[in-house]
Amino acid sequence: MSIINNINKAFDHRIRLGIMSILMVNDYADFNMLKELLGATDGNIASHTKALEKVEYIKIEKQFIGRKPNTKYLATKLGKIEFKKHIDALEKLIGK
Amino acid sequence: MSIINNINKAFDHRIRLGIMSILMVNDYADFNMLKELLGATDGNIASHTKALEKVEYIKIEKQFIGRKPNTKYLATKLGKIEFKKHIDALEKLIGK
DNA sequence: TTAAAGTACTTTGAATTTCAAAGTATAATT
DNA sequence: AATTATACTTTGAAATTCAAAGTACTTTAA
Repeated sequence: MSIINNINKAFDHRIRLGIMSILMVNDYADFNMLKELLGATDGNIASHTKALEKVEYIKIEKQFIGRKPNTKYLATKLGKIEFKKHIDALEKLIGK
Repeated sequence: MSIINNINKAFDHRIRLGIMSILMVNDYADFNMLKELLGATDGNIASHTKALEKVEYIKIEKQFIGRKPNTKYLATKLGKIEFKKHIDALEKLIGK
């Protein structure tokens, strides 16, 4: 068992780390909130959220606000558990 | 300025994060030490150390131990500074 | 003494991932 | 009615990641 065993590769990328951090402290965030908070491009937000969706760490809820489409991103129970594990592993790795 | 602005992409990957963590607390580590501590393949250690060398966060020292080649990996001053910045940014991001 | 196996890496290139530009569909503005 | 804006999604080229294979010895065994 190596020292990086509990570092989750789903969170290896800073944008995905950012998305999860946001969704840990906010019940949800929409596309533009993620985009603005992370300073990422549209395509980037789309692909990194999709990657987190694929492993079921986040889920989406699509609705209309007025006449406009709006997508809410929320962390799943699994996502929150795995993210916490990741943070613990990070702290163990770097933090003495 | 986004919330992931000070997250350094050189440390996005868990193996590179591991290498740096090891080199922050040990004056140096050799190839096999990195390989064993990280549970990575030879090719992986080679390419991730090379990536960190390229940005001058680590440097290598090659010598012979007896008749065998041996490579020491050491964090540079720059590498230590940048890694500390990264950790601080991580803590700000995830830490409440 | 020479053949086979081991050591310490490095190289390779296929597979996967990342990226932002372009595309889609509809809404708002002029 | 035509242009611009909004909220994403799709695309595929570029960059990165991966482990298998290669290199250059050294050690062990026959």
